[in-house]
Amino acid sequence: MSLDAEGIAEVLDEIARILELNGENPFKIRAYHNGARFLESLTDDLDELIASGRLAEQPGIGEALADKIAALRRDGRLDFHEKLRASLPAGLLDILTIPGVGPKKTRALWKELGITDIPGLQAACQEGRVATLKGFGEKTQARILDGIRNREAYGKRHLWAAVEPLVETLLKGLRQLPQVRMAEAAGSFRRNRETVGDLDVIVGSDEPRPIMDWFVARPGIAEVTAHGETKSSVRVEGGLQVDLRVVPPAQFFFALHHFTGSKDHNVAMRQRALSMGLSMSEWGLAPRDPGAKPPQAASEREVFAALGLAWVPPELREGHGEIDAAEAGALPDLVSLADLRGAFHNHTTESDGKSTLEQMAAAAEALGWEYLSINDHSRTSAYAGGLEVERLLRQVDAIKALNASGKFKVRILSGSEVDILRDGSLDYPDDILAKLDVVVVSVHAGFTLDEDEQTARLVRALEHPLAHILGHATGRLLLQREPYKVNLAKVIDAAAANGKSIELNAYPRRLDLDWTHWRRAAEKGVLCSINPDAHLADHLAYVRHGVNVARKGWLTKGQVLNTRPLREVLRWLGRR
DNA sequence: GCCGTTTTCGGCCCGACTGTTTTCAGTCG
Repeated sequence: MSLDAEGIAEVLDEIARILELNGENPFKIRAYHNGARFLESLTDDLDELIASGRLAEQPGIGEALADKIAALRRDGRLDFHEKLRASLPAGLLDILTIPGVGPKKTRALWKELGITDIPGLQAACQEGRVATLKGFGEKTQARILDGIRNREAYGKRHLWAAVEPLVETLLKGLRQLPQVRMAEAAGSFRRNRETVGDLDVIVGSDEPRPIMDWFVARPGIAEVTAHGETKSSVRVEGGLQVDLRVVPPAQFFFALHHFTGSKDHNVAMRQRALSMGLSMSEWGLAPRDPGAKPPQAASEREVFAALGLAWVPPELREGHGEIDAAEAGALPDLVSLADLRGAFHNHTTESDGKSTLEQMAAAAEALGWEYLSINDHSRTSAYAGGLEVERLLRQVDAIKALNASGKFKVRILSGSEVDILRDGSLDYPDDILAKLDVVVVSVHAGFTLDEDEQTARLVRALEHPLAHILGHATGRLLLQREPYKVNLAKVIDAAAANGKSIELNAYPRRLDLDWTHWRRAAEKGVLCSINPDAHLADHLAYVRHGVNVARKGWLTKGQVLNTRPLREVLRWLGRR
């Protein structure tokens, strides 16, 4: 079985971890990690890159990695990888995931004590054997035990949307403290990643102590893991780790930039700084020439300006070419929430929604929208109250009547979220689909088809002349369910060729398609629809999360269908 | 393993913290 780009990236990461345990050259290890990051953010078709021989020309990919990637794509396995794997007990890689235990310590545990997995490590700690090892001690042993105990609860990431309320409360509280000059969230949260590992908060102040004391005494804190002058860390109930860093105001914007990351972005920035005779760190820019004056920054814009760059929005800082674009003045003018004039793909009490048609209409009107499309489930999704033809037609009439009543200014569009059946056909006959304003087509079953079958299924649905928008294209549920196997490059090509839109499902647990695919899709001419997939009137506001992801995918207003006024949308839908 | 206004070898981003140490290695972000 062949592997997709993400699967190959996982193998490269694992190779890197094994090389680490073997004490290999750290730069070689980084090359494998870089290769994995390249594959994860790949926007071109991998098969095309391999076939055309252009893979080895990609940044960070040389002949050796190109060969290995091609082999993994073709065979789904790699001799080199399997031999490496066989050289170590499998459990050692798990030990590596314990905080505070890296490759050197793991290797020492293995070679000195014969420990090869986590249960063995736990037992050795409890017997006090680990503390006797050179380089280890009582505290390390206790920390390892804690790490093992907390692995399940603390190891996992958190949905961006679940972290946001905490961020707001925390920043509000911090900004009210008299010692605080500035305070911002940084890290993956600020970069609008769909999930957040831990939360970084940066404060500018000359008086850190009272701020730290306030911070570690917040309600809802399960554990204080560090309490220092410049950094404190807590574990809040629910498992999220929050790190607070306090820096002098003059360093604030350098620190904010540094801790916003990403790592790849920072590496590229430091390389650029070096080429300009400057050394960059979280503390600022230090000239190589000791006589020169270090650049100052009274805003993050000035940090970039010091390196001859336009300000890069945080969500673009993933090392995906944003620095070249900033230098060339070619950064995109990103879509914003205020640009949206309506949304498609929303449910009501007719299927599995919890709000009525009128409640949905009222909520859309309160948001100032011009239109709202109702797309309840189709008949095959019986588990979700999918509508038989008769009930669907009654809903179409009810929507017509509501529009005619003049009760709301917002125009309600009638539609359906039509199941794409296993063979790629749609769940209603064409004469019924033709009566709808908006046909969203989605997969709700048959997740286990192989990649070729699943791809053909989606492509066939996109070729249907009455389909408008492909819903949640990969079916993933963040932190819960993996996407199904599908060749997205081909799906995107099919959408482009047939003039269809692909949805950016804004439901916080979906955010599907993923941000990494939108640049490619938009370049191919595919319009994005930022849809809430609302099952409750309040869920319409989820479009905010969709906008965050669209921005992260470099999308501009012009590339998003529901920024267009009603008249243009109706024309695009083919409804006069 | 990658890469080249220091080009085919010899570099490769930066700093803080922790615990174990007597000056620093390992880990992390």
